[in-house]
Amino acid sequence: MGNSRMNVREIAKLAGVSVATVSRVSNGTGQVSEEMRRRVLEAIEKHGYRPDHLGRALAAGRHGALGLVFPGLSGPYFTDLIQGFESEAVPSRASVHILCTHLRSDSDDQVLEMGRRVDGVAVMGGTISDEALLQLARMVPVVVVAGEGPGDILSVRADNGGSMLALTRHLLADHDLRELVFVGNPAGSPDVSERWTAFRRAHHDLGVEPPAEPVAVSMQQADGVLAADQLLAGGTPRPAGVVCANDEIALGVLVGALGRGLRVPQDLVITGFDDMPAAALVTPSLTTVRQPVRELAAEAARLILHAADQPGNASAGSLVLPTELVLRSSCGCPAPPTGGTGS
Amino acid sequence: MGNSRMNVREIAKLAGVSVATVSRVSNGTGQVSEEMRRRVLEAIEKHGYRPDHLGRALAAGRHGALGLVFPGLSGPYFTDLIQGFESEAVPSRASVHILCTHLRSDSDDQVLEMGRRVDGVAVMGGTISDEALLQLARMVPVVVVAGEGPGDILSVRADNGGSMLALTRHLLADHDLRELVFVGNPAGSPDVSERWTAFRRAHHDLGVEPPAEPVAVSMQQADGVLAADQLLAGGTPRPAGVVCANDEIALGVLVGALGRGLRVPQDLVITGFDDMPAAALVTPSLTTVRQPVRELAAEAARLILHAADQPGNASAGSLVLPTELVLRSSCGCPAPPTGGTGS
DNA sequence: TGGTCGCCTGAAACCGGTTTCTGTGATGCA
DNA sequence: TGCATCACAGAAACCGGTTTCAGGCGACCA
Repeated sequence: MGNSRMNVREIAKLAGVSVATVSRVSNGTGQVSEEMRRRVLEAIEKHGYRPDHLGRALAAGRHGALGLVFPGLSGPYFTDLIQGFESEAVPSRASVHILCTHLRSDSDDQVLEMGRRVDGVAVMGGTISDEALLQLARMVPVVVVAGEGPGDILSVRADNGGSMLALTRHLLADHDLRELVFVGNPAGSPDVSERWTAFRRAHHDLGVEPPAEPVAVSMQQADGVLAADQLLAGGTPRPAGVVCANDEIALGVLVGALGRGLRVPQDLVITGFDDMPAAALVTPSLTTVRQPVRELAAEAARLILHAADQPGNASAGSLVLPTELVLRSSCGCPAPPTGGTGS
Repeated sequence: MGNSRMNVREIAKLAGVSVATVSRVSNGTGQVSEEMRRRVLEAIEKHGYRPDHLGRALAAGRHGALGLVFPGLSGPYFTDLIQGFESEAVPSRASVHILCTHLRSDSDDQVLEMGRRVDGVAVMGGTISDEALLQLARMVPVVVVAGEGPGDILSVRADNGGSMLALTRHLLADHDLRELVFVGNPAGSPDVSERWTAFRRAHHDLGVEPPAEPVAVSMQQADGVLAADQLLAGGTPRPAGVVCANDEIALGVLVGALGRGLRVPQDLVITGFDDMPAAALVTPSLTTVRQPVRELAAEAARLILHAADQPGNASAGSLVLPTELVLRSSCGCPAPPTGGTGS
C-alpha cells in the first residue's frame, strides 16, 4: 500500500509530531515517549515509509558503500575476490561498487570518480597509476589488494614468493627435474611478478640455470591451451615441467597435454597456483599453492570499514597472508589420501 | 593543493558570486557572463573543488548507479555478465553496485535495500522471490536477465530452447547416438530448466526415450569432474553422450574422461553450452552453443538506463537474443577449419 | 525620453534526512 | 512550597548541491 515517496516531514505531519521525533524513532536514538513512538510507528507502518538513503547519507557524511577496483574479470580468482569482499561488506550494510578498468587509459579518472561515491576503495595491485592511488588515498581510505602501494598505503597480499620458492625447489630437488618453464606474464600483475622472481631464485639457489624468459600469456584457461600449443608442438624439445602462474593456465596446459596423448606426470609435470576447486578433482590432481583469496578480500574490506569508522587513525603497513604448498599427483608425487572427490 | 572539503558556498564566497552562479558554471547550464565564469573557474581550479556526489544526487533525485544481482559468481558466464553490464553503465557515468545473494534467506531484503540506493536493477532469473521482484519494480526500473519475471517486468534472455533443441537433434539424428545424459540442475536456474526441457523435447520429437532425470550438479568445472566420476565409474553402463548445461561442466567431464583414458568423441561424446573461450581451444574442441552473454547484460543496462531516464514510459516485454549452435569435434563432427587457435 | 525586452545575477526554496539547542512540564527533594 | 533536575518534544540549523523566481541593468525602439 505504502508509497515510498513519503518523506520525514509528511510522516511527521500525519503522526502529529515533529520531524526530529520521526527521525529519532526510525533510528532508535534519543529519548521518545511510548505514546509518541506508537504514533510514529503507526504512521510509518501505514504508509510504508522508509528513509531515503541519499538524504541519510548526505546528513551522515558517508555513503555506506565500498569500492572494489580490478583490471578485468577472469576465473575463480576474481570470483573469490569479489565474494570475499562482498561477504564482509554486506553485513555492515555497505553496498559494493565495482569497477573493471580493463586497463583503459582513463582508468585513473574513473577510479577517482569512484572515490567520490564510496567510503573506501580496495584496488587490485597494478590496476592504476601510483599518482592516482595517492590522490585517491587523500580522499578515502585505500587498500591495495595483491600488490603494494606507494607511500604508506595499506596493502594485503598473499605470500607468493615463499610458496613458489618451495614449489620450484620441490620440482628441482625432490623430483630432480630440469628444463622447467614458467607460464605467465610477470608484467601483468604484481602477483605473477613475485612468482616469476621466486621461480628464478629457486633455480639460482640450487645452481640450476633458469629459463631466461617466461612464456608470457594471460591468466585464463584458454591461454594455457595456447601455451601448450606453443610448448608441445613438434620440433622444439619438450620441457620436463610447466610451472604455471595460476591453476587456470595449468588446467589449460593439462587439457592440451592430455589431448596430445601425453601422460601427466610421467611425460610432463604441470603445476598451478591458487588451488581452485577443480584442481583437486582433475585427473591427475593438480599440484598447486593454496592462496586465501577470499580472506584476502575480506581482510581488505575489514581494513577499509575500520578506517572509514575511525578517520585520522590511519594505520599503515602491509599485511601478508600465508600460502600453502599443496602436493598432488601432477608433479609426480603420490596422490593424496582423499579419493576422487577431493576434500 | 586543493582541499576537496570545499563546498559550493565557500567557492561562491571566494569567487565573490552566488552559489547559483557556481552551480551554473560547474554544470554548464544557464547563462553566465564571461567575467563571472572566469572568476568561478579560477576559484574552482585554485581550490580543486569537485561537487559532492551525494548533494548532487539528492538534488537531482537520482543516484547515478545501477544494481546487478546474481546468486553467486562462477566462471566465465558471470564474468562476462558483469563486464557487459559494466561496460554499458560506466560510459553513462553510472556506477555499478553488485549483490551476490548466495541464495541466502534474507536475499529479498538485501535486494530491496539495494533498490533504495540505485536508479535501476538487473536481477538474474531465479535469484529472488517474485514478490520481492514486484516490490522492487515498484521502486525502480527492473530487468530480469536470463529468466522471466512475473507481471509485466522486462526481461532479456537468450534463446536457450532453440539451440538446445538443434543440438540434441544433431546428436540423436546426425550422429545416431542413443543413451544421452544431461548434466546440470534444472532447478538451479531458468536457463538450465529451459535447456533440460528442450533436451527432452528433442528426444520426444524423434521418438527416443529421454532419461528420466538429469545428473543434477552445479555449474562449475569441479562439478563436471564429479559428474564424470559418477557417470564413468566402472559398473554402470557408460552413456554414449554427455550433454552439459554449460561449458565449464563439459570441460570438467572432458578432463575426467581423458584422465580415465577414454577417447573423445570416439568413446564418449561431450557437448557444452556458452562457448567460453577455452571451448574452441581444448583438444578435442568442444561442440557447444554460443550465447551472447555480454550483449545480454549490456542490453539490460541499456534498458534500465533508458527507463530511468524516462520514468512512466515503462515498456514491457521480453527480449530474446539469438543463440548459435557451434559444431566442433567433441560431438564427432570434423574439426572446424580454424586451426588450434580458434576463431 | 519613456517603455519594453532580454540577459544576467543572486536570494531563497528545495531535495530528505540528522542533530543541536531551546523550552516545556513533571517530578523529586529540601 | 520553592527550586533543581530530568525526560521529552519541537524549531531550526545543517549536510551540499540544483533550480525557481524576482529583479537590476543595458539595449533597443518609438
